[in-house]
Amino acid sequence: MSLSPKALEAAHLIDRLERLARSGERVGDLNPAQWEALRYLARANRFSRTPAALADYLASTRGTVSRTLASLEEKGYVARTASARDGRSVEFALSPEGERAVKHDPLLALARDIEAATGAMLPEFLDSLRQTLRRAIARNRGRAFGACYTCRHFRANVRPASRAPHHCALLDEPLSQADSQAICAEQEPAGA
Amino acid sequence: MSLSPKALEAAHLIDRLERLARSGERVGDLNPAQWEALRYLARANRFSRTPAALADYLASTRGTVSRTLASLEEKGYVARTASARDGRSVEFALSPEGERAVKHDPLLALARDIEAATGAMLPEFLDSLRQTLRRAIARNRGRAFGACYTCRHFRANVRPASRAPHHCALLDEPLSQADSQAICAEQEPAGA
DNA sequence: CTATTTAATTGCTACTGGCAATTAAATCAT
DNA sequence: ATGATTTAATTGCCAGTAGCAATTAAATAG
Repeated sequence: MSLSPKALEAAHLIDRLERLARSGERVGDLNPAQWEALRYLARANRFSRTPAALADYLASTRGTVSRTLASLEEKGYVARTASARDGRSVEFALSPEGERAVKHDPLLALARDIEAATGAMLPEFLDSLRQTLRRAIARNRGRAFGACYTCRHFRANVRPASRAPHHCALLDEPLSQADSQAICAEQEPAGA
Repeated sequence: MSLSPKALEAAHLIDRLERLARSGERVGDLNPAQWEALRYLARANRFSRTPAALADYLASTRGTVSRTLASLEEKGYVARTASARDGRSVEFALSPEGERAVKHDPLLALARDIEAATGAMLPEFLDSLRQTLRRAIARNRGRAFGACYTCRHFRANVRPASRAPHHCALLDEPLSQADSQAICAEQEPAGA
């Protein structure tokens, strides 16, 4: 065993930072769960904006997520469309109002604190967080939800000079530059 | 403005790490809020184990915290005593069962992930978190809840060779070595 | 082409968290 | 001193949430 006290303190600090951020999330008409869903939809590619993927991402249940999304839809932050690929599935996208809301995400305040506090250490700090999350996800047998272009199914520049130059070998779908930067429910780290 | 994308990603990762940790907190018969309260009581000194201090720490309300503590009490994890210093106030302490529970705190899994992921970078990682939290707290006008010995009211070794060698200049109370390591609701960073 | 799996939703229920009102004790002001 | 104000804690009330199980519908497997 022998756990370092510093590691334990770091865990406590993360817990507390998140709680502070959360307390700032009651400002608008969205609750923390709704903010997290909105954030996810803003960053996820078009294959990943489904209730099932969101439930995985949030380590929650589909029933709960279904209600969270219904609430966001009712408030006008997201719009629902039936999936073209799968008749059982629905896809969500941010409405203009949703786009506007994420620009005022309370989490931005935490990001600014991080930037100011870490200064030149930011890259190392970020890397430590990434490595930690990787382990935490592996421990929970969860999915990574990493950026598309870091995936082992990503094929770069298969169609140069096209609007969608990249390609996903798993879904067999063309990918735009924006797609490749978004997070994906199917992402599996390259070289793993 | 111009917020670094890395800072934003770091904020997202913290959010996600905490959520993963939280999902592990449904194992026993305690919910996340109850875990946080138990954790706090395990680390707070005897001046700080009150509902009001806990409400400040959690950035929550006294009504909510009152119920959380009642629930912990009912389940046998904490014991309540009337305050000797203030007739309106009550103090909580972990029961033996509570002590046993914190030894299996789900947050320990996150701490182990942090330790394994950061390796030699742990001190720098911890420092970045501390600095970030300091700013986040200042922004929220909250209290620091730092370790007693880092406080400007802390007087070290006023009574050497005593069981309580240190002293708090604010509360005018003797402090044991264990007291000085605990977190305190009144803590104000030295040299601030 | 039937059986199974998967996606999503919804009824139900227990619980949570916030607000406001209440009680009681401490502190403040004259 | 004593009346007014502040502070600590609790509780009734209520809206909202999360989890579970059941249901519907579509996709996939045998």
